[in-house]
Order: sequence, then structure tokens, then C-alpha cells
Amino acid sequence: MNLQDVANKAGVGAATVSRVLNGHPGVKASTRAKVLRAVEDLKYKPNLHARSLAGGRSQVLGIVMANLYNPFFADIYHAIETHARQSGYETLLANSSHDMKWLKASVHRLLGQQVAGLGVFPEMEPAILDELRETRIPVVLFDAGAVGGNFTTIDFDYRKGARMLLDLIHALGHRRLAYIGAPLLLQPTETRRIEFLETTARYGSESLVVTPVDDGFAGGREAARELLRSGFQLRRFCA
Amino acid sequence: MNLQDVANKAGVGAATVSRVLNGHPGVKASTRAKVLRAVEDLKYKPNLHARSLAGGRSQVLGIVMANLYNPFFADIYHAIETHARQSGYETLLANSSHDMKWLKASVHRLLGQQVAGLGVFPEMEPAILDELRETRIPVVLFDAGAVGGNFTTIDFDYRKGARMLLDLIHALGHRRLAYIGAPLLLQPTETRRIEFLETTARYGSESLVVTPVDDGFAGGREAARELLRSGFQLRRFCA
DNA sequence: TTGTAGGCGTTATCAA
DNA sequence: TTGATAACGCCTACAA
Repeated sequence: MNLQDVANKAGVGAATVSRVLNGHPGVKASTRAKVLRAVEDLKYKPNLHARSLAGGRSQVLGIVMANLYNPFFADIYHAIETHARQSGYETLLANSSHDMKWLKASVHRLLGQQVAGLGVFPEMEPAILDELRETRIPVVLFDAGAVGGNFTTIDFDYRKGARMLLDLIHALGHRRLAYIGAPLLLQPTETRRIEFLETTARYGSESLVVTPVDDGFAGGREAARELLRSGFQLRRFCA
Repeated sequence: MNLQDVANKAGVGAATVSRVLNGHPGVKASTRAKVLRAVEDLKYKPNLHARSLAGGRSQVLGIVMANLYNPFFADIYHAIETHARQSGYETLLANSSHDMKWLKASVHRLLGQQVAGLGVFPEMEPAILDELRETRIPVVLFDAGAVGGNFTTIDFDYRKGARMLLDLIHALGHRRLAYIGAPLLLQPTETRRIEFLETTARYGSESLVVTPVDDGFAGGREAARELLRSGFQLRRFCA
């Protein structure tokens, strides 16, 4: 079931069908109608592979995430998708669960898919970064430090963010604080942990740091249990 | 940047490069080495669109989810992806945020992508279902009732599940129960709500049903607030 | 063991 | 306003 079939059914040339399907101007209204009816009748669906092969560039953005479990990343992905749509882009998700091998494979797959741009959130090996730099396609990195060329990066001031949060918590009257950090010792986690310790010390608040093994719900449970064992009762909730 | 370039660089024919890349047998070791070196030198990445156009079949499964925010669905997607990988399949995600228009578009996109199979989790219009039935490609539906042909469905006994949960809660000694339901009045939600009311009545437990407007974190907060306003204090946590 | 050529379904370029 | 026809990059007989 291809373009030619539709063209035959409508009694026109393949090029005309293509023009109608892509909204090109200069097609007589009656011809257009014939084509559309044939498309409808045959329930024709264009082959997207052929389309992007012939067309050249695509309107697809490749997104690589480490862990969609994490609502934080799910949130980011959702935002990206929404904005991409508004700008007429599709979105292609590839998640490599904290595994460098899969990450590499995912990036290569996305490149093979001829994406127009790439957004990468997990930490990357320098080798892949170099490879990406040579592709010349726009890449947005997350927390990757200073970069240039076709690279853009989204960086955060984790230290400041943590301090603002702790100030708020202190202002709300809380004096006994616990910090649950991600299991992987990434730079952002470390930074937040340090800020937590320094700020609670400055306030003279009681503090406790818990680092679960798992980066997910199991880790959360584990951390909560350890917290309770350590004497952090949740009295505040009980009025 | 294409097969022919690699072939030229390696001093062989395009077909040989293709054979090497696809692990076909019957290529002299020395030739294979030459090709691989050329691939490496040129940092060649095969065009996946051309590949699946020429190759015909694809090893890609299309998955449509309503809401990746919801950890339940994120979990399911993750499981699908893991198992698909183990069976040599890629996974293509399309999420249509509870919007029938996007759902339809997503399904069409996936079909255009020539997926080998489809997994659809949001509820579908009968029209799309009919369309899918004619494509002849295997489709797995979620809670879609009895189907046949190329359709398979995963159904749940929500009633029994709810009862088992309530029995457990009762056995643990709880006598004051609240039910927070999804905002959309889907069949499964309704079924669970009814079972909740019947079982709590049977046990003579105190019960309350809350239905937030939003299907997400905001809805959860809303529901929790309403719960607390209604006198459901969380005393059990305070020993 | 390797190369040549035809075809996959679409878009784009010409003529007509 | 249309219709052939040549790419697009790859795979796969078929030959050599």
C-alpha cells in the first residue's frame, strides 16, 4: 500500500498525491478531493522512513534520559515534549538506565535516525562527546560544564538552590533536618549534601544524612526506614 | 558519509560493507578488517531510515502511554522495554496525554514508522481500533475487554484485587479507611470504588472517598488536603 | 569471496 | 496544473 497505489486509485500521478499530502500549493481543488478520497478509501499511511530518506532532514529531536522512574526526569521530558510540539518538532525518547553501554547505543541509534537535535541528560563519556561534537548537530547537555560549538549546556547553581530551600525550612520553624541523597556520588548530589551540612551547622539545627543504595522507590523506603530507626519521628505531622 | 563512501575508502564494494555491518558470513577476515577500519576512520553511522526502507521488516515495538508521570505506567513501560530488549526489539514511545487527538496522531506515527507490533495503554476510540485491526499487525491492548484477530488484551480483576487489599488492611487492624480515586471516571476506577464501599461496609469500617480533579501530583495534594479537612488525622504514624 | 544492479516509498526537479 | 523520473542510502539476489 504505497503512494503509487493511491495515485492509481485516484487516477493521477504519484507526484500529485505527494503534493496533496504535504499541502503543497498549486493543486486543483477537484484533484485534491479525488486524492483525499482515495487516501481515505485505501486507509493509506505514508511510510515515514521513505519520507525522511527522500526528504533529507527531519523534524525530530532525540532525547536521552537515564531514568524515567525519577519523576524529576519524567517532568523534564514532559516539558521538552510539550515545547517541541509547539515548535513543530517530534520527540524521540531513548533511555539508558545509568548504563554507559546502552547510553552509547542510544545515542548512535538517535543519530542513525537523523535527528535534528539531541538532548542528553545522563553523564557522558568524553569519547561520545567528541563524537557528537563532530556530527555538527545541535546538542543540549545537562550539567556538563562549559562547552561550545554545537554544544549548549544547562547548568544549575545547586549550592544556592539548596541554601534557599534550607532557609525556607528554617524560617518555617524546623530545627531537626534529614537529608536523603541519591545513591550515585555525582557532583550535584555531593554539592547539595555539603551545603546541607554547612547550613544546618550554621543554624545550629540537628541534622542527619542518609544515602540509600537504590535510585528509586526501594531506595526511598530504605532511607525512610533508616531515618525512623535513627530517632527521627515524624512528630510534626501529628499536631 | 554513506555506505559507498566507506566502500571507496576501504577499496571494496558497497555490498561487502553491508555484509560486514550486518554480520553476514562469508567475508574474508582481512577484508572485514579493512572495512571496519574505514568505518572507524570515517565515523560512519548507518542511516536507519534507509536501512528499514530497504530491509522491509523492523524490530521495533511501538508503545503508547497516556501519562508517564504516573509511576504505575512508567513502571510498565520500563518492564516492556527491558523484556523487548532481551528479545532483540527496540521500543518506540509515544505518549498522548489523555488527549484523543494526540493518541490518534501517535498511533498513526507509529504505524508510519513500520513498527512490528503495538502496545496501547490509554483507552481507544472504536474507530482507531477498527483501523488497527485492518493493519494486521499484532496489537496488545490494556483492559480492552474481549478481542480477537491480531488483538491481545491484558485484563485485570480489579474487584478481586481491591478486595484482597482491603482484607489485608483490615487484618492489619485498620478500621478507618479513605479511598483516593483517579479523576477520570474510567471503568477500573469505578469498580475499585464500588468494591471499596461494599467491603468497608461489610467490615463496618469507617470510610471516605475522595476524587481529586487532577491526575498527578497536584491531584494527590488536593486529595490529601481534603482528607485532612474531613477529620482523617494520621494518628497511626505517631505511635 | 566479492561486485553489480535493482528495488524499497517518498520527495523534488523538470518538462509538458 | 500535472506527470515522469532521478535521487535518498541501504539490502539482497544474481553474477563473476
